[in-house]
Amino acid sequence: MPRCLESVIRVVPALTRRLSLIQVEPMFSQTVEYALRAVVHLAMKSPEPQTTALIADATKVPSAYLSKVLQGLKEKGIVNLQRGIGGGVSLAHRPEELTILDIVNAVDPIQRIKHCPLDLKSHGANLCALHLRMDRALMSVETAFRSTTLAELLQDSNPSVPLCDQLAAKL
Amino acid sequence: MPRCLESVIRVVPALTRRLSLIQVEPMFSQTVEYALRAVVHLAMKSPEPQTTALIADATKVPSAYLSKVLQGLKEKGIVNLQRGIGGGVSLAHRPEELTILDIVNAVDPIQRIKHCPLDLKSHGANLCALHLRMDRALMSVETAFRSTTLAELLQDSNPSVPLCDQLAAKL
DNA sequence: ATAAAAGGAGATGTCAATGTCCAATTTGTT
DNA sequence: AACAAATTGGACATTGACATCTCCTTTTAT
Repeated sequence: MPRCLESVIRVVPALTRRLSLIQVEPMFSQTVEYALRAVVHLAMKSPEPQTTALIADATKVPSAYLSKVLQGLKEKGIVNLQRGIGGGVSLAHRPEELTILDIVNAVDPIQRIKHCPLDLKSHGANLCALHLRMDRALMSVETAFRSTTLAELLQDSNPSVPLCDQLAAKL
Repeated sequence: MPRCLESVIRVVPALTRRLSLIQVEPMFSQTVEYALRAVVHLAMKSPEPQTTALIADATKVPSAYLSKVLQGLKEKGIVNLQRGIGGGVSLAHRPEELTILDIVNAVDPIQRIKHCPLDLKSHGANLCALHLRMDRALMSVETAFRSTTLAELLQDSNPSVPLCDQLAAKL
């Protein structure tokens, strides 16, 4: 390649890439979102097993990636995976026994702050004022998620929508 | 290459790379953590300006990266940056006027869930039961962070540690 | 004026999360 | 035993957050 072109080529990505200092990522990961959608869908269909393809279609999750997420849920004992004809995914517990927190912690555990992120000897088990507040926020999320079971999600007589529904009509 | 060796070679990277399905990332980004440390430190020293190097040293944040974070905080009007000899970083408001939420939203805004992530027409402004719970969790974090100002963090007569202290002795 | 002391801006590197694809394996049915 | 359905799991690609480095610009004390 001619030397004179190298700098040109190098500068191109800089023009296309928009570098923003503030971030726009959601607080919960995509993986958590996907896992919750899949499990809620399974709860709706419970106890009938569903194939990965069916769940992917119903919840609009990329099926190949959903497969990975489901493997993780299986390792944590949330779902059962059955190979072969007539197989598929099913809940390993009754919807009344699974909370949102169970699902979240299975794929992306909430990391409570147990000690100062700076590694200071000055406080052993004590959190400083800042990190104490941050940990309280984490605790409130934990509490909120622990307080709702899958069964309650389905019974919830919200505006009218069970999951992000309309799939009930589809299947 | 002999055919019999191909599978051997392909399997090697799988042994070295440990692929984990569950994630270990904290709920709050590093950038948020860094921004909060820096601002709390500034509040402790308020209203004296501090150089980026001093803050980096005191809060154990990589100085080059801290510089970026501080630029972001400046754009949001949280801090003032003063060039030249005797310059440095200072709070743009009094510690009583800044909440933890102000800092968090400046660098990594909390994204409340306003509509269904699946894009369903069946519910316009309505959140389904699942996403309503998730949004409530986000709301609880917002509330927790909005309830504490920087000044309150400093006054907090915790175990005894203002920030992750010990720096008071150092300067 | 000028030199020193700061921050500003952008390229670059690295790693993990996300997402896709394909071959291997398991299992029920015929 | 053979076949087909379905999961399993590894390889690979892409993206963005995190982090560093280097050169540039601004400010101000002297």
